[in-house]
Amino acid sequence: MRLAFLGTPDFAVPALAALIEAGHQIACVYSRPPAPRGRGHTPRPSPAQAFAEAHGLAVRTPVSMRASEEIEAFRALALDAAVVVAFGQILPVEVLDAPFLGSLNLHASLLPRWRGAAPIQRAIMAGDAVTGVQVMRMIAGLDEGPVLGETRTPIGLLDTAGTLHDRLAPAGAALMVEIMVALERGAARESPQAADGATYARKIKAEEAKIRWDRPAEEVDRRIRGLSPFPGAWFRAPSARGPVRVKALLSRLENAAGEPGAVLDDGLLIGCGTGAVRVLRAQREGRGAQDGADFLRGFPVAVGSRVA
RNA sequence: CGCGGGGUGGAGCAGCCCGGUAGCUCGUCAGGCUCAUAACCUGAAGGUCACAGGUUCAAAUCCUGUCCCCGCAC
Repeated sequence: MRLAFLGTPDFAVPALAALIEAGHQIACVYSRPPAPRGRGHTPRPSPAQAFAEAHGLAVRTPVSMRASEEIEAFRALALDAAVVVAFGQILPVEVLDAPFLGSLNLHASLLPRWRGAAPIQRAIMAGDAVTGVQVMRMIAGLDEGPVLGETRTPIGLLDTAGTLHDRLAPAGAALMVEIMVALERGAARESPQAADGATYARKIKAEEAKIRWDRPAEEVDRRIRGLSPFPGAWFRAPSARGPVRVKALLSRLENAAGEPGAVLDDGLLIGCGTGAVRVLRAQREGRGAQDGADFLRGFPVAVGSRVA
């Protein structure tokens, strides 16, 4: 089919790649405009844009899809369908309805749970036992459209937003290709989302990344894994040169107890409000991520000391 | 030119401010101890101190430039 692909972050790339691989004609790739981000304030194109350009696809990066000339340009593409994957911009219905078969969205949760911006992270932070990817038809309401298909995956005790992302992105890509086949044949079935159980996955704020050791261990553990590797839940650890900011990238619940923030053994077991959490992978500022043993070799955290 | 940290034997770090021939934890190899072990003891191998210039009798350490990694902010 003749498609437009709208996507921005890494999550979108496998889907775009799969659609190309499946033989669809990508008339144009839309992505959010390159912004001065990263170190050095260098404007960098989004992963989706970079991938598209590397494959010689036409790319547009409008600041807003609401502009009338942008909508006209989109209509002029004469599309069979539009595929949206983590585009990062609300699309007006004029755009959604422009393609002959409408616009489909790949979303990383089991709707209506976790509508919105950060479904992968929120699912882990909430302690969900299962999540997945779904393809839905886009309508005016945010992530409220009928669902055409899904792939589920359990959330393990050692899953992080990163591992889950890496599982869901390819699963979603395959699902999207599958649905496109059905759509093309007129065999796609749509079922409305459940009326109950809607939750919203609001964007991750910087202050959420600060670990609060006075919270229950379950919550601390989920926060660590839900925010790993980005932005990374962090705490401060004492050192000879003063407190050092340390990101906890992976953790595990442990059957132990101690004062919140107290270091309970020589393996990064930290007491919480109730229970304790063992930090399995960490990264201090200026350094790379390391497993617990390697981290401790270069940065000893003494039993009985306290982190904050 | 947004702010800042870092590149030292296989891994993780110290040393750099106050130049003077490289240290620690771990791993590897050999031997020992032990019923046994990821434990313990002894010994060994392994490094052009990111790269290129400069200053100096002498540079991991001071100066200049380049490359790469990371944290914050965004």
